[in-house]
Amino acid sequence: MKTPSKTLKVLPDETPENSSAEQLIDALRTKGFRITKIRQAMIEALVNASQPVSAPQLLEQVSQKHPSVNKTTIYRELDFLADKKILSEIDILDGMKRYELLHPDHHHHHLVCTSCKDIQCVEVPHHDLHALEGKIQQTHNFTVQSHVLEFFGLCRKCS
Amino acid sequence: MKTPSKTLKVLPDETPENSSAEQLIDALRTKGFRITKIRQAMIEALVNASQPVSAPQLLEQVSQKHPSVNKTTIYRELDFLADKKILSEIDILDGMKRYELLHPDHHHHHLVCTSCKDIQCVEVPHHDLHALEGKIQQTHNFTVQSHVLEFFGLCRKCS
DNA sequence: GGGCTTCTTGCGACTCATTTGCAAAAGCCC
DNA sequence: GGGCTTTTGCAAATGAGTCGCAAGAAGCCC
Repeated sequence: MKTPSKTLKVLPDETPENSSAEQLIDALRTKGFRITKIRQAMIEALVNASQPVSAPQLLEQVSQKHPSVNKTTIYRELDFLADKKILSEIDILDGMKRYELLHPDHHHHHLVCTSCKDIQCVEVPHHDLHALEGKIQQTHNFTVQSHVLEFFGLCRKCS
Repeated sequence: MKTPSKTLKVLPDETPENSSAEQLIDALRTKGFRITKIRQAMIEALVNASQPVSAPQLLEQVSQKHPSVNKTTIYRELDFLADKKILSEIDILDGMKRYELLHPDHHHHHLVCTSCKDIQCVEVPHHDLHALEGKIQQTHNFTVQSHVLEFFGLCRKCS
């Protein structure tokens, strides 16, 4: 059941996660994309994920509510969501891509524990990298479009 | 041409590549590892490579001299050489690892052309990253052991 | 509610990098 | 040359990611 959006809103407290999933879903709906059960479940799973997730992980998670989901669907949906700038891909060098929600105003990097595979986020002062990219552009005649910067090491528990 | 380092050296001119391969091979032999034809061919191929190479590429190249090499051997040898710190792995996000000689005193990064897949090397001022790693160490309780920093974009020809 | 159009999904088969177990072959040392 | 150990080839398996196609659902109009 949904309350009208503009007029008074008497909803009980929502977790930030749920509202975020709903916001994303509404935005997609507004743009004319269909909201299917799988799409919804995937967005929720991604919103609730505490770490970047891989396609196989997502498949397993979505399978719990929708036992017949196919991995092809998961991959296609991940592509779709990445294309719509809802997800970003990250690579922790273990042979498969992972995905996390993309926060448009906040580009960050990761600390990957080589022992327990835990992934934390780090903010890296952006102007540093920007300056570097500018220099590269000039000295190497190379138009930088994006970069990958990840740190590997031991987290608190494993060190 | 190289001047004799200590005692007189009457070898004919060598390409830097060959001497580098020989040095690596000698070092391995000294440490007690066997020098097989495949190992030798792989080291030579890697020394002569102008860009980081993938296992399939290496397989093809080594196959020219040793038609019966098996891909398993290539993978095992790459692991061996990486373990011995002769090679470093790099990942340009195209689904397979690539390898290049590791120069112990010179850590560099790459400019990967997303159009033609050409890979250039860039030196990134090391103190910048070092300072950053130190900060991360403190603020995140994370022991940084290594990092990956690669730039993606368009090379001169493709831009 | 029904029907229509188009977007999504499931299925099955496939590609391709990488891995594994095992037995045969090749290095190296004496 | 003999023997011990490391490497290698082979064959089969694993696992992520992809493709084509036909069936199934969303959204929409009536």
